[in-house]
Amino acid sequence: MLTDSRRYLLSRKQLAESPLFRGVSEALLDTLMGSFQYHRWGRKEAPLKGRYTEFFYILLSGRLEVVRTHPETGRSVTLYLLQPGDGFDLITLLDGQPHDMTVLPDGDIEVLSSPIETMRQWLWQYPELNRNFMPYLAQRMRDQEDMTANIALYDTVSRLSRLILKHATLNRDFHGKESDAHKTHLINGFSDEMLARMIGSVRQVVNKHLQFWQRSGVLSKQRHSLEIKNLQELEGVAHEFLDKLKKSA
Amino acid sequence: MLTDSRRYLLSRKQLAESPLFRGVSEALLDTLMGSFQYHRWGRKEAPLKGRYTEFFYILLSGRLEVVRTHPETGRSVTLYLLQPGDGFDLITLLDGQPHDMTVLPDGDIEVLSSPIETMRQWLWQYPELNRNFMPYLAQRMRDQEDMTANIALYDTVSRLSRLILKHATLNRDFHGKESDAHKTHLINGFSDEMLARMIGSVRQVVNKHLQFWQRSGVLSKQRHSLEIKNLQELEGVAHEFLDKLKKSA
DNA sequence: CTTCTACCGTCACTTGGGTGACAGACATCC
DNA sequence: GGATGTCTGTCACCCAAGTGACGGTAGAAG
Repeated sequence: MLTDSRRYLLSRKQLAESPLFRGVSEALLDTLMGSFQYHRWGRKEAPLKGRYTEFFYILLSGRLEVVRTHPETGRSVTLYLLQPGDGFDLITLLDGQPHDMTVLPDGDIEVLSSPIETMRQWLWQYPELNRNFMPYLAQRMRDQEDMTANIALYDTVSRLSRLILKHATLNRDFHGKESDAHKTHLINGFSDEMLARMIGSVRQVVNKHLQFWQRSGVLSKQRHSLEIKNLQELEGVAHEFLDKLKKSA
Repeated sequence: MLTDSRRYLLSRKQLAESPLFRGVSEALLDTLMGSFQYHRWGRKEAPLKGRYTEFFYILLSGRLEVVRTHPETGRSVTLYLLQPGDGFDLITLLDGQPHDMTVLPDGDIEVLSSPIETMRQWLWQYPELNRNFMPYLAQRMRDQEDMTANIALYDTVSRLSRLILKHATLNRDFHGKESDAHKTHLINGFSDEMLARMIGSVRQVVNKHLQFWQRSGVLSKQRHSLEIKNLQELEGVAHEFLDKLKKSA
């Protein structure tokens, strides 16, 4: 009982911080909570438990990749990396059709679920929701476009350095610190494999680049974490390196 | 005068066929038309004339690529290929922010424009519009995801054959014919360069594959048009070819 | 404490496909 | 109807980056 009400309050608080529900009135928040259900999924059950044409999910804690996989080779790309507060599946929410993707939780996660039809009604009914939803959608589309353009036009080094830059910056913003060139930035919880999926490449290539940066003193890496010492130099150094290789060869 | 009213009626009819406005009431259609302005853009003026943060545009006739370009190398990828009835820029419509892209008209085009804020209001106010808009958005997102996954996971042959397949099929559906395996399918108006942009590759590579298909008798090509003789065999033949090459080498 | 599993570092090998270049064939525009 | 720009076919060159393989290491699980 106590536990349940604690969890309820926590969930409610987390919901209120989601980019999808930020700033909505207390009253509406209560209405929403009335139809959300709490779930906790282990590392390997998410793909089984989720029914993505029937429910809309909000990620409360943990991290979650939405990937697509090549049926023959088994290679995967990450379409979206969902953080707490993100919702899925947006596309099915919009058109009701099933969506070719695999949900790949990174560790244990907590979600709220609501019947997808209900969610759709809400978006309609409550302008406060719609106001958040539109820009949120736009951001997802931007990310996706960037992905396309990146893979099509840039090499793996650029893509990787940008990915790191992006997450380092996100992290900084998240902690509310000012931009400080000399501070080191931590990125936690990414395996080489995951980084590879996010830039549309493979583990070995990612590792090679990270190793080089490490040797150049731009970052240091341990299992599942990177410490970036010089954000600005990341991409620069990478290309310097390539140029040097060319000349020396 | 007469011309103007003819054009008005034509535009109105074209608008009514757009996936964004299909099935809306006559009354609403009149309201919309009241705020749309007609423009005709020449092959090279579109990027100059468009003010994509202030107006929302509906393509009436012609074709239009939305591309992103690498600033150094000058290579481009096509993010969206807009056909008559499509609207742009969706992303700016959703969040009001400028959008990194270039509009590249393929020949002369006709568009309707409306202040983007007005369009935004409409989507809100009229459920009939919203009902079309959501699935439309979803489709654009699906296309974009497919693009990402394709480039990241498949080789150029697969991507190209799928692109051709897709457009051949679209064409067929458009003309309302039943699926007929022995009928040839025409694809008009695509240069090798354009095909390359659409699969995130370059002209030379596209040409090489098309040549091979031509020699295999699967299709025949002339400047700006492809005639596909055997849809089903397209991808199959391509891979056969590659396998053969490997063995003979 | 030890077994198991997931990650990490590396390396040799291969190749798809991007680059640059050039000549010929079409269209289009004065 | 030449001239100009735009597409096409081709080819030689090269390298970024996938593949497969294997041994090491560090956490997790038992």
